[in-house]
Amino acid sequence: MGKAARVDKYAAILEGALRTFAAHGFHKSQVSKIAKAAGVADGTIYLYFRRKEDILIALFREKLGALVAKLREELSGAEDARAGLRRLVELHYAELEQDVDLAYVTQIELRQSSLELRREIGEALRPYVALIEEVLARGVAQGAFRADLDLKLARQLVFGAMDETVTSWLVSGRKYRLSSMAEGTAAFFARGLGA
Amino acid sequence: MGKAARVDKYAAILEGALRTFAAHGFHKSQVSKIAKAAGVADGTIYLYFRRKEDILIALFREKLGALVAKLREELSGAEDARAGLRRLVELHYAELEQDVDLAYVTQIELRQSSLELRREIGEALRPYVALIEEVLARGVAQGAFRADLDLKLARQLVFGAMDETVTSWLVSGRKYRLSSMAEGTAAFFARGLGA
Amino acid sequence: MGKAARVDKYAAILEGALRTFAAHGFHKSQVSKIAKAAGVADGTIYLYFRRKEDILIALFREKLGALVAKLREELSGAEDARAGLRRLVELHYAELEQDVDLAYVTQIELRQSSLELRREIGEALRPYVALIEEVLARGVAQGAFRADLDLKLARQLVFGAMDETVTSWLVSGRKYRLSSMAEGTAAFFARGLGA
Amino acid sequence: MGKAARVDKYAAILEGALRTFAAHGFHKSQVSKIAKAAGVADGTIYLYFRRKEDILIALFREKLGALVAKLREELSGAEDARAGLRRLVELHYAELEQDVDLAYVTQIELRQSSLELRREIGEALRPYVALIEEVLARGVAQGAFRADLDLKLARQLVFGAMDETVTSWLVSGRKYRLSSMAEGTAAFFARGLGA
DNA sequence: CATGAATGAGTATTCATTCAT
DNA sequence: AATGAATGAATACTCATTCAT
Repeated sequence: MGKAARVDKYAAILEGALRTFAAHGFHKSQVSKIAKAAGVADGTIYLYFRRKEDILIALFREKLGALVAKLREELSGAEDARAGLRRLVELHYAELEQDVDLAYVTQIELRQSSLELRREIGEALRPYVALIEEVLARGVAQGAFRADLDLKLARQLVFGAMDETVTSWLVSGRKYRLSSMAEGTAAFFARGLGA
Repeated sequence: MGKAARVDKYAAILEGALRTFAAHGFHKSQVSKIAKAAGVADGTIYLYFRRKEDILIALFREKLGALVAKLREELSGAEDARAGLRRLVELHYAELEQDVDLAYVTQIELRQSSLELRREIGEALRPYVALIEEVLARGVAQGAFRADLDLKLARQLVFGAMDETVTSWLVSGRKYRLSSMAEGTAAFFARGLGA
Repeated sequence: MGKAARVDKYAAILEGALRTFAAHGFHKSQVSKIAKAAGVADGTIYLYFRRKEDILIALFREKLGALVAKLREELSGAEDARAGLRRLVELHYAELEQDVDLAYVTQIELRQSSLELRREIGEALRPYVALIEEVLARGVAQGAFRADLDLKLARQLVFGAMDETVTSWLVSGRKYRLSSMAEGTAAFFARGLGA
Repeated sequence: MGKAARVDKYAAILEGALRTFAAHGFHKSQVSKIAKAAGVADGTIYLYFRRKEDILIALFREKLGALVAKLREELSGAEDARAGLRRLVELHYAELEQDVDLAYVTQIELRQSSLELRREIGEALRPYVALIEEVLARGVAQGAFRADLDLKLARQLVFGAMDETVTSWLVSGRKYRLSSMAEGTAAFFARGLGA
């Protein structure tokens, strides 16, 4: 099989898994169900992933990587850390709002995992958390954010606040626009961190 | 069996479950293991709880209720909403820091539940969230917090920020004092919400 | 459940397993098939046996124990070691001829097991091998068998010869009477070992 | 591919299989593991063998054929059946002692097979059993062995006795020299069969 | 009320074999 | 002839829940 075919099948499995996880949840997504959704045989999945859980991790890593890349690109030219943080909130909300399957997997399914798996998830999350910290650090350097900021604590507060907002939106049944929360969130952060 | 005995066994099961969940996690805490820890027969548990998951919920409801009661008492006389919010953060962190078993169950085990269960958890969490919202509303009325505050969003941001801070502390291996984060967190909130 | 019921279910499982193993072989005897034959639920089997393989071992141990007990009783009064050895051969053949299911399990299924299991089988076989050796030793003491006999080798030769005879009879499709081989076998042993 | 190459690959697979079986046992010797040991692709094996089990049989047939050929040569000139039988025992033990891999495959792995496979093994074993019977028949003709010998039974006793001795040696961890058992074994046979 | 023996549904993973290239 | 990616059948065991005692 050529390299293209390999990539195709890998992608097809991820895609099938995302749809299956979002529809039935991780625990009720039998491997054979995922395989059917991906259009491959059960055994084929194990040529690309070692365990069922690895699909979940790969999915998360893939999507988060794309988000981080997009954010880095958008924020690269940004002089203003305050504007950068606002943009980060906007994109975080926008991405999850426009890909509800991903949102479910990220906010609901991914949390239901074993402690062992959670460590790997934490690992995968690191680039995003690092990005947040960079923005905060730049803001401190620019004098936009308080000089005595505990960066580690601040990034936790920022990430936790956004995360809860997304989960609440999902659990509410998505009765309102998540992106409409961006302005209030960003304003809260700007004041909370501001010099 | 008299009422006292009923209460005793109910409490014994909750106590046994808390120890078992904290030691082995929810999924690895078989009903028979909980029963042994509580000193009752397996079947007895089903005289007090309909499903295994209900023990988890009852546990959460019980502990959270106590926290809310304590907070209400402490905050009842508080004129100053800003000081009240600070006290809320302090107590939230202090309670979980001094009861690590509870912290594990709350932050790790409780999340590993099905969507259905999560709705019940949300339900149980409501009194606490309502309390936060009350404090915020009082702050707005006092002119301490911004008048144009979106109370619903604000309570999510506040709860999410604290929640993530607690989880990070746990996952880090509790290498630092959680309560030492209270001041920074409260300051962040005060500025973020301040008029 | 009373003690009698416990014993009944244990025995029922062994009985069901013997029939199932003999009919389909160990590997094709799914646990659920055994359970059905025994008239119990699948899970019940695991209240009495730790692993499927343990049923096989228990079965072998049980039957062999009975054979050894019977032999010991018969041979207890026997003054003559030569006659004792003949009786041992007769009973060995007679028992397996009259319980073909047991013969299949013993000669065919039991051999298909993992190395680990084979060790346990060897362990279970020890009382029988010890019995053979006792008879041989008595014969030497009586002067009926050669004084320079290597007892360990001799018991292997005796057991191996009988074992192969039984297996050949089974593989042949039981076209002749196994017990009709006893005289020739015993005569071979008597001469081979004789002083 | 030329005939020589065909033979080479066939031999390479047998060789790889022997090493793999001896190292991991038949059941843990995946086809892909054998293929790697033989230096061919998985699929290639199925150009030379119909089923995995056929490799085991071919291996046995090959090795046993060589033993039979060697024995026939050695015994061709032997006038004396008694000496011939002794030589047969010596070679049986010597061959398996000097090729432990073969011994494991023959005595342990080969037994772990299905009834169907065991029939094919019996088939493959036939030339060896026939050779034993020839030696016994010659002995009867020479007057060295009893005239009323049941040849079929006798060959089973002889083969079974040797077989068990080899297996016991293996299971014991090869703590002694197998060939040192040859004399005792041959003496036992000579007396047991003797006129 | 309490017990604990009995129940039986539910599934990830391996690996011999095939077949398109 | 050779390859190796793809296939898909096959199954022991756990454990939440029930119910006869």
